[in-house]
Amino acid sequence: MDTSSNDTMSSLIDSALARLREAGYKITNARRTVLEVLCQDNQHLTSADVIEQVEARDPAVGRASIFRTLELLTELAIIRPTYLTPRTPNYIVMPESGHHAHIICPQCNKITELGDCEIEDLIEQIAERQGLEITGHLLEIYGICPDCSD
Amino acid sequence: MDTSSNDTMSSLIDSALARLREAGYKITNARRTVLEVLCQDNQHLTSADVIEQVEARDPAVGRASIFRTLELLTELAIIRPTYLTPRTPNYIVMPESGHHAHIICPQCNKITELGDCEIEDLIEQIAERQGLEITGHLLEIYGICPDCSD
DNA sequence: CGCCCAATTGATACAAAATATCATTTATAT
DNA sequence: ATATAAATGATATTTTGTATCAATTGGGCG
Ligand SMILES: [Mn+2]
Ligand SMILES: [Mn+2]
Ligand SMILES: [Zn+2]
Ligand SMILES: [Zn+2]
Repeated sequence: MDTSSNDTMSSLIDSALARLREAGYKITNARRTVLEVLCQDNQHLTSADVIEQVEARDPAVGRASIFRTLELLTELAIIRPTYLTPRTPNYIVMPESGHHAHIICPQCNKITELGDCEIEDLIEQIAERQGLEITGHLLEIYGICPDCSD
Repeated sequence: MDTSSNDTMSSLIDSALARLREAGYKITNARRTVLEVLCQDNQHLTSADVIEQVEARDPAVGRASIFRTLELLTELAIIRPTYLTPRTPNYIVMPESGHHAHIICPQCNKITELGDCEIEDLIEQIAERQGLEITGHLLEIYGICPDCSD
C-alpha cells in the first residue's frame, strides 16, 4: 500500500476542505467525493474523467453537482483548469519566438499581456537538464487585477 | 488605417502558411480564412469566436473544417490553446504554494512535471512592476519529448 | 441531542459544442 | 489539362454543459 502518498493526498483534501469551509461553503458528500477523485495522484483529469471516477465511487452523485463543484473549486483557486487537447479553450497566436506571458485575474478573467517574459536563461537550463528540444513556453501568472482588488 | 499592424498580421499569416506547406498540407480556403481570423489582433478567441468571425468572412466555410483547422494548427504548434473559464480542459490540484510547472510534448501530450519552477524572483519583480497581488503562477514549457524526438 | 432553514442536491429537460460519416470538391504534382 | 489524394461542407449524431425545481441535507442554535 502506498501509505505515504495516501497521507499527502488526504492532507491535500483536508486543506481543500478547510478552504471550502473558510469561504463559507458546506462540506457535502458530492464535494468531498469530487475532491477525493481530484486528489488522487492521477493529475490532469478531464471533466469526463472526474465524472467517470465519481460515478464509480458513488453513483448517487449527480452530473450537475460535479460540474458545479469543479466550477466552485476553480473559483476558490483550489484547482486550475489547464488543457492538453485543443477544445473549448481560447486560442492565442504564438509568435515565432515561441514565447508568451500574461497575467490572468482569477476574479474577472481580465488578461494583461506581458511583452517580455525574461526567463530565457531558466528555460535554457531546464532544456539542458531534461535533455529536451524546447519549442516554446507559456508563463501564466495569477493575480487580482486593480479593478477587482478592493 | 492600421497599416503597420496589418503588415505584421499578414507576415504572421504568411509564416503560418509556409509552415503548413512545409509540413505537407494544402493551402485551402478554409485554412486561410481561419488563419486570417486568428491573426487579427483580437487574441484569445474561443472556438465560438472563430466560428462567428469565419462565418462573417465566408459563410461557405463549414463548422467542421474550422474545428479541424484549429486542431491541425495546434498540432503544428502554430497556435496554442489556453483557457479562461473552467470548461473541457484538464484539472490539476494546485498546491498551497500556488506554484506549478510542467513540460508538455506537443506531439504526444505527455506531461513532465517540474518540482521547482525557480522563477520566484522574476514573479516578484513583475508583481511590483504591475502593482498586483500575485496569487500563483503556471509555467508551461513546450518541448518534444524523448519518445517523439526521432 | 433534535429542530430549523438556507444551501445544496440530483433528476429531468434542454442547449451548446464537438465529432463521425460520406458524397462532392479542390489543391497540387505531373 | 489531367489525375488523384487530400480536404471539404452538409447532415446526423454524440458529447458536454446548463437551467429548472422539488426534495434533501449540513451545520448552527437552542
Ligand atoms: Mn520567453
Ligand atoms: Mn514557482
Ligand atoms: Zn480583475
Ligand atoms: Zn512525446
